Amino acid sequence: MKLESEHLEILAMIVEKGGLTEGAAALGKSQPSVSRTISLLEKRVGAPLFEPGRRPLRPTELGASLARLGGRIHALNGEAQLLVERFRKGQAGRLRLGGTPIFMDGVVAAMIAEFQQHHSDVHVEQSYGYLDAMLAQLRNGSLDMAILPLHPNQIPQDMEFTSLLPGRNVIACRVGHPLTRKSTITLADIDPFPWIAPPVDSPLYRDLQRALISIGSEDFRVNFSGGTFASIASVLAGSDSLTVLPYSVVFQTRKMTQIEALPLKIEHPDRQLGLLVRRDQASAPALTHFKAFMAQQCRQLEARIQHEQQVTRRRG
Amino acid sequence: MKLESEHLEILAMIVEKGGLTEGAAALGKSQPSVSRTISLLEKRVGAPLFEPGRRPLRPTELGASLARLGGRIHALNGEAQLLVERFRKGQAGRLRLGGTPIFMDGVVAAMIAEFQQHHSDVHVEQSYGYLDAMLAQLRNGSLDMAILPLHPNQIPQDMEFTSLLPGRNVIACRVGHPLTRKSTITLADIDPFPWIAPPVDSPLYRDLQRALISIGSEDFRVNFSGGTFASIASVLAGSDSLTVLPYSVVFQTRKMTQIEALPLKIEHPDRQLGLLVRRDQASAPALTHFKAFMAQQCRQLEARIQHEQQVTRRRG
DNA sequence: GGCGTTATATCGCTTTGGGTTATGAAACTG
DNA sequence: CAGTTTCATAACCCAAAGCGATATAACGCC
Repeated sequence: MKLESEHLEILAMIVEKGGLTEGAAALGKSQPSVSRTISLLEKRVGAPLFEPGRRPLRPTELGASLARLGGRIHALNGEAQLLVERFRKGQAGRLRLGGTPIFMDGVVAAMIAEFQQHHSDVHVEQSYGYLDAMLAQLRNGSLDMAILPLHPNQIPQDMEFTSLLPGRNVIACRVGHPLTRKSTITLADIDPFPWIAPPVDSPLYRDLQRALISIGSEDFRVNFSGGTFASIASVLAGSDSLTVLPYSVVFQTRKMTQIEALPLKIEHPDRQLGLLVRRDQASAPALTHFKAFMAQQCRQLEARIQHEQQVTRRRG
Repeated sequence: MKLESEHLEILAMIVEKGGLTEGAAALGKSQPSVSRTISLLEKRVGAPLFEPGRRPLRPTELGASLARLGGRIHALNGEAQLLVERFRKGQAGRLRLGGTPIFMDGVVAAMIAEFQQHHSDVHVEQSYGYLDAMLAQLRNGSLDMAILPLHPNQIPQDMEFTSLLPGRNVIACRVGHPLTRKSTITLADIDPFPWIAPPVDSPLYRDLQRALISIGSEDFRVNFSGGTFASIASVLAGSDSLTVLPYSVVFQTRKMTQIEALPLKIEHPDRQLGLLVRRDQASAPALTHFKAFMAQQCRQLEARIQHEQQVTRRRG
């Protein structure tokens, strides 16, 4: 005969509170209800759980043992409820994020840290990739959200895209780079400097190609490639190399890295950096919160960028 | 909204088995039943527990977490059932035994050891006492069974008495005691030897008095008293002292202690050594088993005693 | 891409368990 | 010994869970 965990929990509460009436009150039930539950449980167990005919209700040895187990069950149940609560509030869960490497490292990671200040039990699993791979992962459920630059008409039907920042790229160099002292930069100025190339399969790499073509350079010398953002930033800061980076990355990390953007207009891709989520699970609470949080963070970032530019313009 | 532990257990089983159908089979329920249980649970949780539209049913992150908790609940429930099973078979529980010191130490303890070979999870709590104290403890529920010598008309209404052995006492001495070489023993023979007295409030002490009066000795010299059986046996074995002991004790411990009984008939009290149990909890399984076990052990002991006496008689 | 297989969801119906209030019985308290 | 408290029982009702039958959706296979 199967015992019900519910009954054991009720037993535990009664033993803990020391009486049917108090136990029932603690459980939010009426006294007859728990009384009957106990007698049913006793019938199933086949032995009395409380000493018969005693006023301060005292559990039998078996009753006490079962109550201990019931208490542990109750605790686990409570844990489950807590988990659900936290999950509903988006404070717990797992967030599997994938994104283009540079933007993840340069902008998103810092925001994740900030997010986890308020959602400490959200476990973030970060991975890197580009559009096709991440679409596949989003569809087969091994990824919850992709963070990447996307053109509006690239958004698939089954996905929801939240744009965060304009995908504006700039040519970046170390602070104090010779070119930064020039007020106008020509192709001839740029030509002597070697380039740091992002991974060849990345959008940034194509952006680099297009940018250089747009300013007239067909050929460019690459002296470093394949590194992640940390390596790129180090090489950039320690040499006179140039590279193409999203302006947001340059701006966000300008305190930590010794990198600035050249005041050179390059063709910027018509894309938005944003969040891609499968439409049918857009409602997962932690995801929703993270989306809202990222949107807000990026609005702030954008505002700071705007502000900075105005200041710079006024000064310059 | 309260989650039911039952539901979490079902969820756990489904996740473990990898599907509704198999889970239902493992739970001994129909598939529609568990399907509906899950959908109800999802409604209460407010979030999907399984990825929608996937053939090898795959739990959500939340679903998996809740399933883990459900599994632990299920394990505890199983423990509870096992406990009940063992309790019903009398293999688990607590047995609070009280008894007269000499008989508990000399006879019962060895039998408890034997009993626990087959009922390893029965926890025996032994205490010592005499009739009045033990009656009170039996009545207030702090003792499950008393083991003591009792006259048939001393049995209270609310108690059940199972007699084990006749309460025959003998005068005991060390093996090889001078008196054992005599074929007939007179009062004068006994007189020189000192006595070991049991506790003054014990039945045995009164038995000793009566025994000595019955053979004509009004006065006796006590050189040791107040000890438990182990001390008495040591002193007895290491001196020419005499004492009164239940024959069963002398017989049962004759291999371990160097004690034998004098072939001297003394007035034996009209009592039976037996088990006293409160009538209304005579059905506790471990108690029932212990009662039956003790009865059987004592029958065997009695038979061995009978056999020995016949052999002795034939030889003598 | 259509089709069969298999697994899941839904429906209607019945039974059980648990919820309630009202009330009776038992045991502690003064 | 009466009053108070606490537990057990009765009568009733509804929610949940059981079942079989059946619709629907995914997957794999040709």
